[in-house]
Amino acid sequence: MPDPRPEPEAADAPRPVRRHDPDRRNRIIDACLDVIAEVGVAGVSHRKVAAAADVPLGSMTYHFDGMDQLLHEAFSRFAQEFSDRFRARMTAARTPEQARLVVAEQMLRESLRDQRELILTQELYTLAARVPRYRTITNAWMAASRAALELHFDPVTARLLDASVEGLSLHRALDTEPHDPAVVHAAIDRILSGANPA
Amino acid sequence: MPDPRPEPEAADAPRPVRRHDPDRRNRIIDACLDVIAEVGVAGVSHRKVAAAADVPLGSMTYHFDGMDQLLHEAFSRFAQEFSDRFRARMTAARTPEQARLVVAEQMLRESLRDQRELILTQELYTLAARVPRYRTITNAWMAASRAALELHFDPVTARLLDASVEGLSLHRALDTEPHDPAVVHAAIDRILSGANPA
Amino acid sequence: MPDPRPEPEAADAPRPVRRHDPDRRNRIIDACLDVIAEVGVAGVSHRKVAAAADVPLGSMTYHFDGMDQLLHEAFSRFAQEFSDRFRARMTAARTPEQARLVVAEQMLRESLRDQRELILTQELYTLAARVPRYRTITNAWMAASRAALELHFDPVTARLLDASVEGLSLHRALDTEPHDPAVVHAAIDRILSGANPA
Amino acid sequence: MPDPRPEPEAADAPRPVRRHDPDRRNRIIDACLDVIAEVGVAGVSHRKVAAAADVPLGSMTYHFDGMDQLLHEAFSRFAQEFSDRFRARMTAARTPEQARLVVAEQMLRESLRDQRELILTQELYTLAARVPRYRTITNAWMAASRAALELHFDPVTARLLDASVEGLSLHRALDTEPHDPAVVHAAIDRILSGANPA
DNA sequence: AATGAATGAGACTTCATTCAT
DNA sequence: AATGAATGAAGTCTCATTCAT
Repeated sequence: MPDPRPEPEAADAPRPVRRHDPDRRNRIIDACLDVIAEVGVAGVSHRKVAAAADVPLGSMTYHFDGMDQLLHEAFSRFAQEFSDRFRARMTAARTPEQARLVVAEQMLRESLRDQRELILTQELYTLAARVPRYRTITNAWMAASRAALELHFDPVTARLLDASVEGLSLHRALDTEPHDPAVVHAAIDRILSGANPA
Repeated sequence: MPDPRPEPEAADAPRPVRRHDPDRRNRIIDACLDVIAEVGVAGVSHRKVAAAADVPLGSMTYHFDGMDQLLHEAFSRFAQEFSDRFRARMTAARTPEQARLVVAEQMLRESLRDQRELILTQELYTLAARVPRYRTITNAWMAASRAALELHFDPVTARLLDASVEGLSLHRALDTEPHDPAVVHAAIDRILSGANPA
Repeated sequence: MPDPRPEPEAADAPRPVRRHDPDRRNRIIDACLDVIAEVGVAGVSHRKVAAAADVPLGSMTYHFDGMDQLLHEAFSRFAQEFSDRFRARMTAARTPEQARLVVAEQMLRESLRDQRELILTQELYTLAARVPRYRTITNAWMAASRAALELHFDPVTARLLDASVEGLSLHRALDTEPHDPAVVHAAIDRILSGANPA
Repeated sequence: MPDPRPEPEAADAPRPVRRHDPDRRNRIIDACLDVIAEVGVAGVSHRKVAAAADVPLGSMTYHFDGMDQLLHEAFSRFAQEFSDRFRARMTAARTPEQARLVVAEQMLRESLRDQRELILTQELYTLAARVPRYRTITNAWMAASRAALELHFDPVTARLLDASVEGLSLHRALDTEPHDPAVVHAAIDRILSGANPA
């Protein structure tokens, strides 16, 4: 029920700072990913994202129709950027041996940045497993990954490598004990052992 | 607008007082998993779980110190039951060929029950990726899976199969297009091609 | 999206006063009518009613599923109480002359209490004109009024008197100039001139 | 969840800049009445009126000092137009019998247009019952109605007919059961029975 | 031992209004 | 003259938790 339209009273507001900030929408999306990485999709709220992006709370529903739209855009951006970077690395690989190294690095995911991305990836997957709407994102992402791998490998091998990257890096992350990097190389060896020349 | 709250003059409900109900705690845990499968960890609340378990709201904080304890117990139970079932199936396999079939079925995850379990698995992984406390669950689960696989395969092969089950079944679930089951068999073939006899 | 379940921190809350107040629901309804009389249905809010009833804001949605339910109950009570009082007065009238006087008083509505009731009546009518759900209230109210009038007058006369009470008292209230009470008596005279003996 | 906000890369809408639009103010007033008829004064907002009038939100506070001014102008126009039409019909009536018919039609208010007008009338009355400022509108309206009736009837009769039109048409509208049109004619008969020749 | 009642915090959203253009 | 962008206030509602019973 709306405002009862109070009589205009003497306004002595403390000079509201009104910034012109054309990049604000982008900042909100980035802040949303930061907040998800920290507290998970389960912990995201308009308030937290607004604070992280340093924008007023009212900006949130001004720029986005709701948390769901924001989440969808944020994960779309995340998947797109991840895909682009992976494709760049695969494109930069000039020999089969270099391509192999890139794949192994994906499986190992050692850096802090990798940890953040692993969390965000899992959050996206969880959403996609439950909500079909998010599967357009995961579908595009997987297709892009395979396309990048097909620069160097045949389609079936690409698919197997992609799935193994997923499984191995995930299992490393979910374990409390360290994993031997040799396992990663064994995985690649065996998958490539049956490959057709690309 | 709905009308769930009874009019004051109609407050003579039959009061099914169920004072001694030793299975109540278990029912809450099971209901919690149902609610997670439906609305995700992000959507769980004491109220929803209490309603799903047909238990008074006050029971929730009486039996559990908080949502976090409940989630941990629920996912522990889920992982344990899943592990037990997988071990039973691997134990029942009498030949390498039968073991292979069990692994392929895990990768395919076709049934509705599998869908539910896939969602719950993802929710747990997502929690574990962010919160170390949940990694004791995933660690134990993965160890149990590998132990079951080691009934038929050498340790490295077991680890690779386990990771491939993860990656392939997940990628199938997150795609909007159907996957060719032949890929699953190619994966197993290649991983086993380098295996030592168990 | 729910609470991310913060760790329990040291609570130094200032002793929340938790009153046992079994009549609270009724007080809210009465306060709601007061607020409507003051700022109209257009100006009602949970906050204002809670403040008027001196209850916490959270009580509002605890006791009522929403503003709409509260409005409906409030107007139901208002109509019921008004009806009861009118019937009592008509019952107390022992002669046709006394009944006539009661009707004239209804048309004149001079007191401050009458002003309040006139406002509430209009607010209810406005809601009922737009929302069918509220017409069960107005329907019952009009039926009760006519039944009370039929203690002394034939049905058609009762209906005409009822409508004239409505029209005359409303026009008096909406005018900026005073109305001559003689008009009220002329109205009754003419309507009764065609009446059958009750 | 809907998706009304355009993606950032799709922001090349055709921009129908309508800089000079002298009828815009009128359109806003008409749209305001439409919105009131639909959601009530309680539900009116600048946004809804702007959308209904197809004008930019910023136009609202540019053309009107606030919602209160807009409401006042809208109801003034509504009352004026209603009055004019009633006067025209009474003027067109050439015989007492024709005047009688016009009055009966007012009491019956059968058309959909009548329903809309009944709602708007009630909304105005409700405002006027609470806020003196709106009583200038109702006062002028009632005076005009009576003047039109006095083309055919003496002043007291005019006043009684006017009030009965109000009461009977309102009671018809607020009832859930149909009313017998004979009651309307009985009302007119009895009121006219005591009339002086005009 | 168990629970219904109650509450304050915080969730999302809509709103009137302002300001730079 | 006119308006798109932006924001703080306030709206409704859900929630975990506490307390008296």
